[in-house]
Amino acid sequence: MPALTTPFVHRNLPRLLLQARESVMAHTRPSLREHGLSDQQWRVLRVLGEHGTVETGRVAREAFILGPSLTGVLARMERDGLIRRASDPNDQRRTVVKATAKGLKLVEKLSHTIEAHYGWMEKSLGKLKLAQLYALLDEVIELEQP
Amino acid sequence: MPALTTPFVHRNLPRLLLQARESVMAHTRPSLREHGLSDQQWRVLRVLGEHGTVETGRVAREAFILGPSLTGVLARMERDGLIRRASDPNDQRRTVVKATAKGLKLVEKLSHTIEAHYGWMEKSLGKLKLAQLYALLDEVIELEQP
DNA sequence: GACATTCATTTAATATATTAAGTAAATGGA
DNA sequence: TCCATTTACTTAATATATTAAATGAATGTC
Repeated sequence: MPALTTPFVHRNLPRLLLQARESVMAHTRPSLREHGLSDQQWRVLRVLGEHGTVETGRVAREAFILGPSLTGVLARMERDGLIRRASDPNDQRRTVVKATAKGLKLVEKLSHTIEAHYGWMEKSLGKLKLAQLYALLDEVIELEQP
Repeated sequence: MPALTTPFVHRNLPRLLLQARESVMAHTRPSLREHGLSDQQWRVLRVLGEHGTVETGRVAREAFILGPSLTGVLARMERDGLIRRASDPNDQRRTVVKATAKGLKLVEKLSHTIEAHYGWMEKSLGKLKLAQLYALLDEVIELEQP
C-alpha cells in the first residue's frame, strides 16, 4: 500500500543557493574583472546608475553590503575615480555618493553585457522555469524570520 | 490580439539567490554562533562528520571553501580544539583532517537543530515547492559554464 | 637516477565580512 | 535650553575571500 507521506531527501539548501549563485555569476564575473571591478563595486555602481546621487545607507541596503564593508569599498572606488563622496547639506550625519563620468560609462557598458546574459539564461532555462524560480525565491525570502 | 512573447522582467538573480540564502541561514546561524562556530567552521565539521578523516582538498571542495581560506579556517579550528591535522603517510603532499571528540559532539548536537529546521521549512513552504526549488536550482547549477 | 613536470598545499598581499565600540549630528521631550 | 536618546557613519579587531606566487612532494621520462 502507498505511503501517505512521500519520503523526502533534504538537499542542503544554503549550499544549493550558493552554487546556483556561483553558476550564474560565473558568466558575468569575467566581464566585471576585465574592467577592474569587484562584485561589490559593480553592485554599488548599478545602484548609482539607477538612482543618481544616493546616501550611503541606501547604497548599503540596495547593494547588500554592510556599513563597515561599504566604507572600504567606497574608499577604493573613490581612489580609482569611479565615484565621488560628499556630505549631505540637509543632514551632516549622512554621506551621499554619486558615480563619476568614468563610473557611469562603466555602468552603461556593463549593463548591456548583463542584459545579454539574462537573455541567454532565459533561453537556456526557459522563461517559464525562470519565472517559477523567481517566485519560489520570493517565497523563501518572505519566510517568517526568527 | 495577444502578444506572442510575454513581457519578462528580470529580477537580478544573483541578488535573489543571496537573499534567499540569507533568509534560510537566518534560522540556523544563531545556533551555530551559540556554539562559537562560523558558517565555514560548521561546513567543515559537517564534512568531517559525514566522512571521518578527509584530505583537505576534499574538505575544500565539499565545504565550498577555497584552499587559501581553508588554511586559516583549519588553523583556527585546531586552535579551538575542534579538529586535528596530520600529514597523509601515503602522500606527504597531502594533509588529512579529522574532528576531535569535542568537534564530533558539536556535529551531533547541531545536526538535530538543522534537521528540525528542514522540517520547519518543509512545513512553511510545502514539500512540492521545496522539491521544485531543488530541481530548478539543479538546472541553474548545471547551466553551461563559460 | 637526474630532471622537468605535475600535484597539494601554504604564504603573501589585498579586499571584503562581521561584530562591537566609538563619534558626531539630529531629534524629542522636560 | 539642556540633555538623553536616536540615527548615520566610521574605526577597530578578527575572520574569510581572492589571486598570484612559492614550497615541497610525487610522477613520468630519458
